[in-house]
Amino acid sequence: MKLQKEFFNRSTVEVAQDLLGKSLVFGNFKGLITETEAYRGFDDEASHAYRGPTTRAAIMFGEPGYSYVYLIYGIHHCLNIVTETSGCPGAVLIRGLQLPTLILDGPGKICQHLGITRQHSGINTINHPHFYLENGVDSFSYKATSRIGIKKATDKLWRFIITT
DNA sequence: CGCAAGATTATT
DNA sequence: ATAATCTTGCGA
Repeated sequence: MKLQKEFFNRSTVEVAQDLLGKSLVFGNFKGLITETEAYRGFDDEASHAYRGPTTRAAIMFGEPGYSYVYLIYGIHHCLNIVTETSGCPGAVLIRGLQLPTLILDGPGKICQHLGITRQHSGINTINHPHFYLENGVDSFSYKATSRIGIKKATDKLWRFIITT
């Protein structure tokens, strides 16, 4: 069951929590999402969208269910899924993925193994045949912590991890 | 047009 | 704890 637009068209923090245990399909790869982080605009200083719809963050202001891939430190790619309705910035960073054969911890590793680059940014995952999200496990436990690698808004517990 | 900083990872 | 490395954002 593929996740529809209504799933992403909600509060970013809620979507981040609900994405845990869901399945990410990208080409021949398919894995469970084990770790996410929520990034909103406006009130979140750590978000790319905080300063408004700049060139890089414009996708976060667009339609929910779209992919948002950016390059960080000139080395690593990070995969996000846009949330909230058009005009309201928000995205969920996919930090951890559980494949049948291995565990990918860290957004950079995920994009490296799946072959995700900025070419895959701005894709509508709701309509795309080989790049989308679907339901996974129904029940599991998880915890919330502060986000990693940022120096602003570290008081917000918007990082969610499956504890199994 | 030039400069400073960053949603990370691998290495010491 | 720190370097690597290049794109983005902001100032001149």
